[in-house]
Amino acid sequence: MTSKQEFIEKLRNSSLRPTKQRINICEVLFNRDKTFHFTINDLFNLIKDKTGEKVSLATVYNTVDAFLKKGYLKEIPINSNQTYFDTNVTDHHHFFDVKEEKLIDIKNEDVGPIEIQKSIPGKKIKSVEVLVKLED
Amino acid sequence: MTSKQEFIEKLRNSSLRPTKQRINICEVLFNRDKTFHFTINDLFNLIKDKTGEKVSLATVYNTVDAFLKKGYLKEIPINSNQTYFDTNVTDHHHFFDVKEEKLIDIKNEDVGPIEIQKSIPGKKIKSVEVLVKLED
DNA sequence: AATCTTCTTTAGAATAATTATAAACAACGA
DNA sequence: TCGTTGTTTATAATTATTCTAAAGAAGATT
Repeated sequence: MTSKQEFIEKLRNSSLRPTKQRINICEVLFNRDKTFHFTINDLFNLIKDKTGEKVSLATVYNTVDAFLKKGYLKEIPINSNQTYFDTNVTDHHHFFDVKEEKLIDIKNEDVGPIEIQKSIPGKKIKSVEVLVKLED
Repeated sequence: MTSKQEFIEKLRNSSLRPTKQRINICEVLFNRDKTFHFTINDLFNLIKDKTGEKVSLATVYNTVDAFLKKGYLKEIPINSNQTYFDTNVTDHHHFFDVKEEKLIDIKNEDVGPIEIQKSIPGKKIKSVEVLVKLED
């Protein structure tokens, strides 16, 4: 069980005051067993459903952005009309079921080490992400 | 030198009549030595510059979509406000220079084989793409 | 607790990419 | 050439995201 204190800590770490709205957002994002893949719209709707309180879209966008910058959320590189996020911020990869528009985590171990045998002068590698598209 | 005949063939294969506008689009897309990474907006502007003729945005979108479906172009999975495409339709991967918003090809050999040790019942793998984000 | 300052929320407007529409036009086959 | 069908285009519509500014809430100070 994730406690309200942890949410408040996460918020403070992200330079955000712990408000009712933001705690509701945390409740939906972080009070879970499994990793959570979502779009802003998913999140927006789930907040209403789970907490019974409405949080404005702008607040949802702002809070997600702050968590992203702080590293409490990850953006998933994928081409879609909407941006997908992930509560799993460890190194890992994804299946994307194109037909059902659904993401599935792939553990790092299930992909094995990826050695990039090419480098760009003056640049260093920030992340390596594998996207595996699925079809029927 | 890529010939107009090849463009016409590509268009016919994509169930598109070879019109002046579409041939201009092909000229910009396929008359090149190296791979070409672009957004619709890039392409739209280059057509004006290179051919001196304007093609409407709608036509650019429609033609790119048809080539995508036919496999003459690839969409690059990346999170950006705009969608990126690639004229290199062979299996390969990408660097993305986050700061400069620029894509660089990585040959398949420079990444090595990627073995996905996980499978989803009823689904098969359509593609495996690696995105390497670069920072300074 | 009262007050002040600063941050936050919110609805709605603004922006930007993409898709849809429907009228004028061009390619193709007879 | 003519008729059919596909195409182009400007513009409107849609959708995700960002911006704005006014009202409200949190935190610090007394």
